Amino acid sequence: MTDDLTHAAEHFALTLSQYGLQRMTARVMAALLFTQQDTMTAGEIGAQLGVSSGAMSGALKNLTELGMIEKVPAPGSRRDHFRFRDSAWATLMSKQNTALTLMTEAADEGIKVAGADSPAGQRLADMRDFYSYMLSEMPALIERWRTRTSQSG
Amino acid sequence: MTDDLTHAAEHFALTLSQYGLQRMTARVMAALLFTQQDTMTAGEIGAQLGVSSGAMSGALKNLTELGMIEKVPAPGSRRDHFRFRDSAWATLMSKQNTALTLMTEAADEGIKVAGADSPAGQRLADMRDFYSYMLSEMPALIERWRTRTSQSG
DNA sequence: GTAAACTTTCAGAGATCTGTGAACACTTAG
DNA sequence: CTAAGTGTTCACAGATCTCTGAAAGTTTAC
Repeated sequence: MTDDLTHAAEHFALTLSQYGLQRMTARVMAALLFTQQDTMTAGEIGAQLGVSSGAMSGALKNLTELGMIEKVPAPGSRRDHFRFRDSAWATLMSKQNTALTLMTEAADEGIKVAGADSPAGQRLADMRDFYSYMLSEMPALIERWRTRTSQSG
Repeated sequence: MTDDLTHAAEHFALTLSQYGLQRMTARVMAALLFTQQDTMTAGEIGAQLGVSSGAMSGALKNLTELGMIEKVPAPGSRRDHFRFRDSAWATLMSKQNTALTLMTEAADEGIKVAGADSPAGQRLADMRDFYSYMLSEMPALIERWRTRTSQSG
């Protein structure tokens, strides 16, 4: 049972790492996502994955900055306890808006240099139009999900 | 002038490669995006970037599979001519739906193993709900953009 | 204050990824 | 069919990334 879960977690981590996430970050995230406990300590995760404390520290810092996990105060324990955040996935998706902004800015930059009437300028205008459209729609889309779940939950 | 454009292209490629795209793929894409010509041959791109034909072949294959660029028949030329596709960005965004599907499936898989009522099962259900929401909304969002631009363009 | 229990940092070994260059495969002209 | 011009594949060298392990830093208990 626990073995199956651990296996599913490692499989999921492998998939994620093929989509750009660092391997260790993906594995730690999967461990916290698939655990039957509410929280896990760095030591517990490290033992389960068989990796060093240094690797844990980096991955946990990463995930915390991404807003996927959080440190939970644990009275009577000297260890840091980590937990998957409630809105982790919506937060992660929102972070991708940063990429949309970068794309829009890069296109604008290019148009300035190429000239709006040139072939490159036209091409870059298409790009800018698409990304500014996405940038205007995505936040509302995510907001609608947040509203929906806060009502029913 | 051309130098500025080339510089903007390389800068853009560097940014993209920090967001998970392979470096060479990003550079070739940027070259085709920022060029003032309608099409470029593999040789032209290779010369401009100072890279080998082998690297070109791989990157062009990559971009073609992604749906970002296309081969253009060029009568009287033995070389392949490549061009940025009109709907490249919308296509690219649509491809990310594959990732959404994978996430949804991984969550379902986990719920089966963990049990829907368990802590892990609850956590995974949150994940599945979010990604199936995104999966149901994204295609419509992109379709709306396609419709909008085909009307005005 | 000191000691014990953890966590963080970081240099370097090892693993992984990427581009080159040459050999091979294709395609077209004649 | 042959030859020339291109495109593709692939082994390997070099570049890059990642994890370990140990030292330094931090926090808590007393």
